[in-house]
Amino acid sequence: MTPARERASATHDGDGRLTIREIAAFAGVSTATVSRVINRSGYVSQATRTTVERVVREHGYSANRNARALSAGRTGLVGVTVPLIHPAYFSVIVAGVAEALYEQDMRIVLCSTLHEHDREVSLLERLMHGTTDCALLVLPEESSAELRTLMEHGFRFVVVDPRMRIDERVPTVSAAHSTGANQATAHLLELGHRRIAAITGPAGWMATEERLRGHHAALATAGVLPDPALVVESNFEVEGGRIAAAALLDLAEPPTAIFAFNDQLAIGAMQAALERGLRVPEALSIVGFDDTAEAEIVTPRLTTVHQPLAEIGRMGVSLLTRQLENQRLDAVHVELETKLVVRASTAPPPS
Amino acid sequence: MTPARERASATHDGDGRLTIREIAAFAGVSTATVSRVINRSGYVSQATRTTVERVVREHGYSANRNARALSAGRTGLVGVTVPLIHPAYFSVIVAGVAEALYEQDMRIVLCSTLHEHDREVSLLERLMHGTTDCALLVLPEESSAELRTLMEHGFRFVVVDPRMRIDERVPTVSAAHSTGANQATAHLLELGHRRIAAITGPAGWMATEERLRGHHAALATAGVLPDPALVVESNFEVEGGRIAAAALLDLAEPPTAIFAFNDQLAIGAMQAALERGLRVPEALSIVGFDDTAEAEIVTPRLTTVHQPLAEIGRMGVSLLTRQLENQRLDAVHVELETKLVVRASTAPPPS
DNA sequence: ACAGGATATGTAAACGCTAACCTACAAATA
DNA sequence: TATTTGTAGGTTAGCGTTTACATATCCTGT
Repeated sequence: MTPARERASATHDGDGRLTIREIAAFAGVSTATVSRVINRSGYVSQATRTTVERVVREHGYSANRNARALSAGRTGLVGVTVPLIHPAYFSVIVAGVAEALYEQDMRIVLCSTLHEHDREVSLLERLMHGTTDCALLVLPEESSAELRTLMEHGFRFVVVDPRMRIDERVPTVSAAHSTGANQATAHLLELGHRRIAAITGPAGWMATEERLRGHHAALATAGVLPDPALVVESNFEVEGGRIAAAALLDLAEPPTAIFAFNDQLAIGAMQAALERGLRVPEALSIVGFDDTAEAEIVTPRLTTVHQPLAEIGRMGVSLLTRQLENQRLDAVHVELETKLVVRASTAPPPS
Repeated sequence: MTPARERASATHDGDGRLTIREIAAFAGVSTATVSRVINRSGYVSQATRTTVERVVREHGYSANRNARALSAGRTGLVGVTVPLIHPAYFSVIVAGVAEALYEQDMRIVLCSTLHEHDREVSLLERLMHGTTDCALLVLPEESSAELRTLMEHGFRFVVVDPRMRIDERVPTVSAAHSTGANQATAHLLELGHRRIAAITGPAGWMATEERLRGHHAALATAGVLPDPALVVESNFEVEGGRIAAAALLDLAEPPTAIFAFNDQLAIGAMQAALERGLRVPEALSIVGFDDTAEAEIVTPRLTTVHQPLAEIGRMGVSLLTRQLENQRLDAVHVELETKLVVRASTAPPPS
């Protein structure tokens, strides 16, 4: 695929890569001019530019990223940390990020933290130490104080889906948790449900608190008194959802609907219902959150709140590049719209 | 334009990063010695090593990767290309790769090719041009000839799950497609099925051909004549599976079991059965392949052939590092074992 | 006719590190 | 004793770019 690259001239190359000097020689200009052409900086006459561009194209030259990084202090690499890679939630965000970065001709250096705080911190240290220009932290483990320290060191980064409430000055992207939750609960209320349980994520997480807020707001609007027994904390995993739902269904006065704070939990809840011979949605309505691919393939198909995950990733990149351009970007906090997707797991309560 | 680079005095800084020279000064040795210590190369006395290591630790120093890359010609970065990031199949492999690379203190530069051949080629060109030391290609788009060209240019890479049969000299990792398929079909035969359909992937793909081979071998062993009408080609996607299964079920003499060549197809087949009011597994048995997370959450839970995807990723890294160490590694072709996981989507045929 | 800005290009000094090459010495060997 | 060998550690030349600075030319307005 590489264009024919036989070297007629004296310059031999061990590895087969042309340098800017060779390109300059071929084009009959200095290396500075070549650099100016490929970086579109400074003054270059149209004629020279054309010549150089032709030579570059003919030889399939592209600058050595490391040399550029060393010299100019930018690498074209963006560090991305995620707790885990394979859950659909994260992989879709990463896909969005990768897509957006590709368009900017940047590359993504991916690291999974496995939810380990120390690992994330050391990772970030290293990433920022020359490997990458900036970073995108998905659901970061760091405390607000740690992030502030990083900022003060001049590290540029954006947080996607902050776990906790963090320093105002850190740009963030997240979904409209509260509104989304409100939509979900409102949907159940509209169907006529009054005993609506919630299976939440870990306490203290923004996603949990905000969704809870939306949930309660919807109940309040409908004049339904919230029952503390109907709110169970869990861990955003299938098994957690199963256990939480089991507990809820064994209540003396069980709920007729469950709002699970993500799809995994919702799927767990469906399993719990199945185990008890309760049909969904006839005997129990279930709503999830996220709208990952799983929501489409379970039976019945899951009603859930759609988060534009890929778009969230792309938006993160957008904030990042804006931050790199305008040295001082006022901290931006973007909240992306969610949308209720009604499928087959919700129905009016049994009469 | 330039990063803050006002290094007035030898001490603290704007940009925060210490150089090897400063560390050398602190430790009272030359930069070469520091380099020898951190790279564990050449002779260094125990005393000196200890001192340097202490200084390094105290200042949290780590070498600028770009400078190292430029000077030593290695980057510690590995390019990884996948067709898409978010399908569970790929993201699990990537997770395995990331994990293994992390242990080697290398980083992963992730690129999705979106199944576009040109994109993959140009990507690879660039990656190999200094950004990364080597690459791991998952289900690559390239032809055998293109890969050979890359090899001849001295690029080091490993192919994970080759799409087509490729040059012998390229190291590859894949699952034991044929054996796995054999297990799946044998399982159905044991249950008593005789009309067993197969929904395959695209013709020409190794995964398709090999699985087909295993499938036919199992049929032959059981003395069942293969019926060409029962083999339908598809595309490894849910919708493709639905359509293919629909066609099969509308046959005059429909199958009593379907072996879908991946879980997505199997899920599509389950949907087709559901649409026709056929109960799985009572009226129709379905077996998948891959054992991605989806297999666990559909109803009924899917019997499928487990591929050790994360392990496949890790093995890819292992081959890669071995290749980097021994300059000339004989082409290795690793085939990882698959395992039939029997769940709830298979049963004896209706009598 | 000329100062001075706009344009165009070259020269060479970093960037931070590695590794080839050197020096120096002590222990082992002839 | 003379010579080799193994250790220890310093010096310094790149690695391939970018970019500050220097230089040269061409306009334009006075």
